[in-house]
Amino acid sequence: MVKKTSLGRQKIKIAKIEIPNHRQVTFSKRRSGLFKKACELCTLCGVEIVIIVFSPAQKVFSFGHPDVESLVDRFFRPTHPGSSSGTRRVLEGTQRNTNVHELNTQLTLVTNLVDAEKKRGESLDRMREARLQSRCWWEAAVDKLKLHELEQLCVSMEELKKNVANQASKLLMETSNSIGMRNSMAIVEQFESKPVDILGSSSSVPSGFDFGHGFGIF
Amino acid sequence: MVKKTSLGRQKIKIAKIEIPNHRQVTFSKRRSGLFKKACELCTLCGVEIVIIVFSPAQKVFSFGHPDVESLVDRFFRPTHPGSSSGTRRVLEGTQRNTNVHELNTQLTLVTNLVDAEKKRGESLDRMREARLQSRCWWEAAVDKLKLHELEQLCVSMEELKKNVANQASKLLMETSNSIGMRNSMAIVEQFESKPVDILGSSSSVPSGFDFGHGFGIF
DNA sequence: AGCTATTCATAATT
DNA sequence: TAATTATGAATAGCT
Repeated sequence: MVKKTSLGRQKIKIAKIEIPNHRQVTFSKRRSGLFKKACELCTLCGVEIVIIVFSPAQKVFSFGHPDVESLVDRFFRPTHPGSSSGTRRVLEGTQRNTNVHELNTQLTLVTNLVDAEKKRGESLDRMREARLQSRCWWEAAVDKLKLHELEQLCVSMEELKKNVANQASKLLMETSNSIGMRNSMAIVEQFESKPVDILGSSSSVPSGFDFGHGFGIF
Repeated sequence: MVKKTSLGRQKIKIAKIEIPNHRQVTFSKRRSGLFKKACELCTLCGVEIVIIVFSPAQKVFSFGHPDVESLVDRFFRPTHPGSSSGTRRVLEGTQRNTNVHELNTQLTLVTNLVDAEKKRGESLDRMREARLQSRCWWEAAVDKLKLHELEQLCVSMEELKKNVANQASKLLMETSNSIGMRNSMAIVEQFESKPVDILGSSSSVPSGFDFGHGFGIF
């Protein structure tokens, strides 16, 4: 007999979750889901995205590719992109986070390593399976296929290495020369905004959604 | 008999979609998906969200609840609307500890993954080796050569990984005595860019994602 | 934080 | 372009 350990995902109504703890968990999960989706959209389609989220307690979460400030800047000043002094200030400030910066870079590198190792493992798996199926005279053919796979793998690993090198040098440039930084990953520290009672704390009473821009095909 | 009318959704790599038409379709679908998710997050958790998307052709799509402008305004001027010093304050607030802690956690996790994958690969290698010994010498030679190259790569990657680990622990020690902070997500993913020259725009030269703010439990 | 059963999103195809 | 469908991903409820 199979005992169900959980009911699994259940359908929910899209309405405010009243239980604070539950709401917090959902917020956390969905926020990361949202950022992940944004990330993927950036990569898949080569677009630039900013997301800013204010929690009811006025904590701020943001995602930005390539960075929040320049995009917001462009949004409000489409004719003078990237020329505001505000942007520059922000970017300079970001340099203080070199440590976090570096950790991020390293994390990226290691993540890539994982992917590479996984690919290698998978390739080896395929090879093994192929071999198990192979007998006598067609072993040669199978091995050729394998060789091809190996070469593929080598190529992608070489690319990986280049990417790593690129990122490293890029990072080096960024951190040793704060101005002119543009396409960078940047962890910006959080600001603690006061619990300003905005509009009589109406912040948790959503009433409308502003799908401001959005038209056409690209 | 059941004839499958389609393969259904297939797994895709998160890398730039090179076929323009395909990319456009994906962009359209995923953008609306993203906005829908944002919408739900607003409603479920009572948070406020802004999303701004720039397509490569600089078309702008935005989502905002309750509206884009006030949120962006608050983002840059958390304490005194109308003052331009807000930006600086944003950066001076500090979250580094948790960022570092979180990053280190992730780094550890991912490093373990590397090890696991590596071990798996090695065991597969050994199995493979055993099989190869019972076969033609030249096949074995070719395979060994490739294997050797792969191992070279792995060695250099291993060194890289150690570097990362060292830096991380060093960093942890440096920052572990700072002011208390919270969590943050900050995985920066690699971006594969290609010179898509649309309107001579340079927007397709991104290299990083900025998970700028993000912290805390509400 | 992890897990699993489900619902939901969406890649491929028509 | 829009609709369909079957698979891949996200996540609600629990631990």
